[in-house]
Amino acid sequence: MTSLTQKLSVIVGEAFEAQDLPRELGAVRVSDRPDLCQFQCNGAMGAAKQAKKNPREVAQGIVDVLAADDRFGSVEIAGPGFINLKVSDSYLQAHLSDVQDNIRMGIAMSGGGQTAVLDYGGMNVAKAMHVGHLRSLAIGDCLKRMMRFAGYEALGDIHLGDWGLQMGQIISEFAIRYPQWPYFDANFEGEYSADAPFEYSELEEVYPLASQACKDDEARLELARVATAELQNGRRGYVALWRHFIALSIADIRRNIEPLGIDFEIWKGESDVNDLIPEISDDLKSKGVLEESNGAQVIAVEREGDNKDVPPLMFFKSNGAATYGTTDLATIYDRVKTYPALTHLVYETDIRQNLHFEQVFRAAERAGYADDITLKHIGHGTINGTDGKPFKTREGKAMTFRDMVVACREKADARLAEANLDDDIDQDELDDIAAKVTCAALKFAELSNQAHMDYVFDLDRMTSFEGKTGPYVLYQAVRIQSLLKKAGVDTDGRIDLNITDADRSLALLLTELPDHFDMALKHYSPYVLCDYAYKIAQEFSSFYGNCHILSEEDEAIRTSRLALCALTHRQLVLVLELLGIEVPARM
RNA sequence: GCGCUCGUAGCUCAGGGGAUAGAGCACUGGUUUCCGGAGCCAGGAGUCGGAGGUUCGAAUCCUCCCGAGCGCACCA
Repeated sequence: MTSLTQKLSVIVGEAFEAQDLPRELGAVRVSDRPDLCQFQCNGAMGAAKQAKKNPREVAQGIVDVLAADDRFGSVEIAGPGFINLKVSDSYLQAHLSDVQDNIRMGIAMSGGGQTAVLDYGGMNVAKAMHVGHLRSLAIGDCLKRMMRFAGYEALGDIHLGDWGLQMGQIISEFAIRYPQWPYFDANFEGEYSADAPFEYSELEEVYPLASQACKDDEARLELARVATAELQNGRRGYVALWRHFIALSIADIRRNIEPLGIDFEIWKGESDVNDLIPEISDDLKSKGVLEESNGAQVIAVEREGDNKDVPPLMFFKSNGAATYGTTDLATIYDRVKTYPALTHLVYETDIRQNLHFEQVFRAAERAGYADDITLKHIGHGTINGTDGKPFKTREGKAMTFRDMVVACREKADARLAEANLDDDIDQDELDDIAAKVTCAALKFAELSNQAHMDYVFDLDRMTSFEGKTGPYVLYQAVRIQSLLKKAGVDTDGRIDLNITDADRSLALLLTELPDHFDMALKHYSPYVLCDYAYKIAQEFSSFYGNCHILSEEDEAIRTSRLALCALTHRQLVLVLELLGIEVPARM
């Protein structure tokens, strides 16, 4: 099945065709003027332009065809040539009955048989997660959920930042702190401990110190460079120590993301492609793609018609070392080999990496590594504070991810304490509710903004139960649950609907789901789903506030309204699920 | 210098060729013998950064300008 606007577009398109006009002009969309009509088609004006005719006359020809169709309640011409449409209640009811019956509620399986790898999160070993990671995690996770629902085999890859100079910086810092450790004894031949001799907290603390020290002191930087090279050459002690870094970092990342319902299928890192680099290098050379430039080995990626300078991709630096361009290109090579059905490779990172990914994608194309694969970079902007500048703690430092979650949880706890929840909610359930409200507040605030834009992070606003927030949408979903429970009727199956004036706009809104889903997927835009979820919540709340359902005396209308509530709930839960937000049983 | 993004109500943001530019917050007023009032209903509030242009029609497309942010090979 398809969405209602798609069905209407076919009907109106056929009417255009009957007038020897292109059927695409029959595209129908939800009306901009709900006071006048439910749906509109603007094709008559375009057709008139092409045919040099009077647009109202063209529209009249279409209207004459459609007027007799009992799927429409009214068909009118307005203004310069708008075709204004209302569907008949019987047609609307029949459509929604199909939606009730359909487990996917009309959403198409557009990704069947295709594999997508999504690269998001951007976390690094030994580096504390900060607020910016919320963006990439929430968006990437949502895109994965959408693609999965569309039928893709969608895999999230953390692509951990576990390689490069930072690793040498940390190793050398530990070497200074604990020279007695066997990791630094080149002659040590025993087994290294399976457990790290330090805590994650120390690791996290060491990184910024080491990084700063290397900036301040050339000799210190040289130590880090040497350590990096030795690690990458497989020095036993360094590798063992480095493995501790990774294990502790992954444990910390899991602690941070699990409460938010975020996970990865692939836990590889930059280091995992290290062994592939020689063969890729040979391959690039044999293809004549790799060239020497100022002592470095690069891949030229500028193109004819470029309106800007696109620098070459740095493959080997002049000292022979790999860069993140090297590992990103090698990772494409690896993923394409690993997943034969791969069709989409999606990256969600800070938007400032846009040029880098353009270089990598062009290099992949030149090397022939990603033929017939869609390479897509979704960049996100900065999270700002209420002052409009990049979000910082009161002390002026970057806020850590866990502090942000804790702060949000505290707000959520406070809000819940103000509310009059049921008396029989015990502490475990309260914790569960608070966790879900926190997650909803954070993710909805994040995802309701367009990714490429900067946005203002305002805890008070996003945790509010009023306005366009996660908690408001959850609250409406919970009210429906409560209502359905009280009604105690089975509303899951196909139930004949009786649309009335009081519930028609909610019914119409529920026909829009596939359109919004398709739009969100096509443009990799979770905010479209947030908008729709909010509209459903609002429209339901209005309906709920304006007519009493359980006391409705007309049995057919009561049943119909309960079924509509059930369908509203199904849609809301589905959309929230796609956003990565869970609804508590009550709140 | 070249390029990218943004500029819409007091604030945060939708709308990206079509009708009277929409939401939320804030503000004002109304609303509860009844399904959860964390609700609902109503109201005021906008030279769509500016100037030209294309078009029957521009917040939307084009050009230029102004303002803000960001990026331009050996950090990732």
